[in-house]
Amino acid sequence: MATRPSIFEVARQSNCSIATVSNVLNNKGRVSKEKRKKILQVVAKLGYQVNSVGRNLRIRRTETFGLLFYPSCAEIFKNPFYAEVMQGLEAQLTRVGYHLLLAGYETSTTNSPIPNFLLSGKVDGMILLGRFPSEIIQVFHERKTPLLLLDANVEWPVDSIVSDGFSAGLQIVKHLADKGHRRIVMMAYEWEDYNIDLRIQGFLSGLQEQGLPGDEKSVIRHPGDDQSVTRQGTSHDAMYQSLKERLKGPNAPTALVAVNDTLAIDMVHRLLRDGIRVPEQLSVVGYDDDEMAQNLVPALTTIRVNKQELGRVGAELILKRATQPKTPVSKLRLPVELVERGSVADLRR
Amino acid sequence: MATRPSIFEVARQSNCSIATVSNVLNNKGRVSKEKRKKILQVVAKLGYQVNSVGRNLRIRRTETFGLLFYPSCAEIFKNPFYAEVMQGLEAQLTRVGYHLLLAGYETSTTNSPIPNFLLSGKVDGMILLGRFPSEIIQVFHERKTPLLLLDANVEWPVDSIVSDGFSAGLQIVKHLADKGHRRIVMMAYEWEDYNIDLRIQGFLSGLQEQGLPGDEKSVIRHPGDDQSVTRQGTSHDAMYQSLKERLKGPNAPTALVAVNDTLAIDMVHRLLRDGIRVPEQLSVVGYDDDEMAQNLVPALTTIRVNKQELGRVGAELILKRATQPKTPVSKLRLPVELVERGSVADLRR
DNA sequence: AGCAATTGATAAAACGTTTAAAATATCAGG
DNA sequence: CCTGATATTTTAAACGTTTTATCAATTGCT
Repeated sequence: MATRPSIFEVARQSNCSIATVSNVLNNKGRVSKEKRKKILQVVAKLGYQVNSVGRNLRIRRTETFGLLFYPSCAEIFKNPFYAEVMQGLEAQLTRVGYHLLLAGYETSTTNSPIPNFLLSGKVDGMILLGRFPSEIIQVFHERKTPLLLLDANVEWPVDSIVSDGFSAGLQIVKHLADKGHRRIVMMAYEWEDYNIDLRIQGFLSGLQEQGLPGDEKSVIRHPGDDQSVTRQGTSHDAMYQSLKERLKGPNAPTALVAVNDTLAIDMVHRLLRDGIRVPEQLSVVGYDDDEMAQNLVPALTTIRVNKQELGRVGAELILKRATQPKTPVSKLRLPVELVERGSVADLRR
Repeated sequence: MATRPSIFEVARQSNCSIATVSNVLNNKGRVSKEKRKKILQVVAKLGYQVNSVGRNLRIRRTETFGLLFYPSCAEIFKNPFYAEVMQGLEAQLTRVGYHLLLAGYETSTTNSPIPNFLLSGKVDGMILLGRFPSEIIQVFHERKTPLLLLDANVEWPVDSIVSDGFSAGLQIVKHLADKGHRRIVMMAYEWEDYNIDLRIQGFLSGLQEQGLPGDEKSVIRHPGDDQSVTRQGTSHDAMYQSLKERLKGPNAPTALVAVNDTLAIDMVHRLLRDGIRVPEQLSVVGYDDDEMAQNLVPALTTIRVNKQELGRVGAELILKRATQPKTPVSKLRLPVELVERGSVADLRR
């Protein structure tokens, strides 16, 4: 474990001062052709690499963001949606020399509600991934640290980016209406969540736009266990019961819009198991375009979210915020598109 | 964004030197009762938190490890197995004040085969997660940086921890033999992978131990697309064909041991689809105890790996390596247990 | 040639800590 | 009251950079 050469060693072997070496390395100041060449030679020979810690101390930035998961690493990691988001986020950040420091909220905050690495200045800002309670978001907001809500939003002026669930609602209803559907019902979790609300609003506006009947009864919601999305527990049961109830009536819906693919796929499985044919008896539309959506039989018509792009744009948002604090707050909605597969029936024929 | 108070400010308001403040904060040296009390008061009043960057520069450690994914973040994140491992790893590290810096191999290494944050001293060591090509592992090994192979192993003296696939093989075969099975076949990917080899060796030793016939024909392997585990592509097809071929013969196996749950579950689905009853006609055993294993019908008998523990112990390994470099290399196997569910038939009745 | 402007290089300070060594204060024993 | 021992505190260096201000050398212009 030979100790790495410092900038002093480079300067010594180049017969110049460390300031000149630094200038060459950072393309600043003015340095003569010969000196520059000599220095670069020595750098190459020694395999010199700048020491980030010294650098960070001086420039008062760490070029690192904290990535915080709620409630824990495992809960977030298990969701394949976030895997892609992470990929886009990480790729874009490393492209500009930034890094990600990782933590689950529950483990990183024993004394203070704020993770230790933020308090101790190891990061330049925080990226929040997951369904954080708004009290927690507030704590960060008050601290005035660069902050990004990724795939989430909140009423206060905090940078955020979500997929455009509103536009999705319009697109879905238009698609269904075009296929002759007139009685459409949506299904969503009862949780307080910006994305859910957005998608419901889009759905209801879509109904209005297409001149279809719609009221609070058009959305099936059930208070579930307020746990991770991966746990398809009692709330799915309850929602399915409501759906079946609805299907019995004389004005049974012909199409179901699920708030995400996990829910949609589970419902399709339950329907098929009960002998209700999809899409012939009930069409189903999802949201997210998870990998499983294609493998479902019938393949799921759903809303495609460019998850990597979500991460990529998120990265740019927080970079901007961290480097130019005066930038006005951005609340972005990433455009989405409907991808048509086999789970929607055409009623016009 | 008021600038945070430094140790100087604390010292000034406590009428003492920064050395004394530092001593109090780190419980070193000898400080009088009164001074200590006064200093702690000021610290509390100012909300002072040590600046990690300054500290890290001085102590020449960052108290951070790099967590490297291969090939990319998304590929690893998508695997729920790693989600739990990560959880255990992160929890244990934060418990002792350490952190994780994150990167996908493909994105973090554009010029050099070594990620930038390691070269620039942002981390004290590297944790490798995923099926890294051994050439890459070699590069790290030669660099003599603290290194941990998590859920992987290699011939060189590098700390590593895997689940005990060998013991698993013995347990599985014993379990099957106890239930009256005598013709057992295993199925695994063709990839070069330590875990796969270990599990196969355990399986073959198990056959021997139980006095059952076994040779190279007892293991169905197929060269698949050398891609992520989540992609159940052509290799599954080929392996299933081989299996069906084997089932036709007069000496058809009565039990199948799959190298992991993903493979096991996919095979069960294919078998059921073809009208072959599980476990009546063919018993199936998996490995990993993924979440899906319980939901399968029939529920999958498999090997339970304590994934969080895998991460936890891994954390301790690399901590030890980083703080006491002379420690002899550890190659650990985490004990596993067979969990009996419904996918193995009892042939004795 | 003399003066101003430009270019090239450097010294030194600063970033926020920890820690070894030095300095000072306190105390007990003769 | 002096001496040596011990307890407490401080000084100053070091960690590896970046950057400002300064200095020296070169060039352009009259």
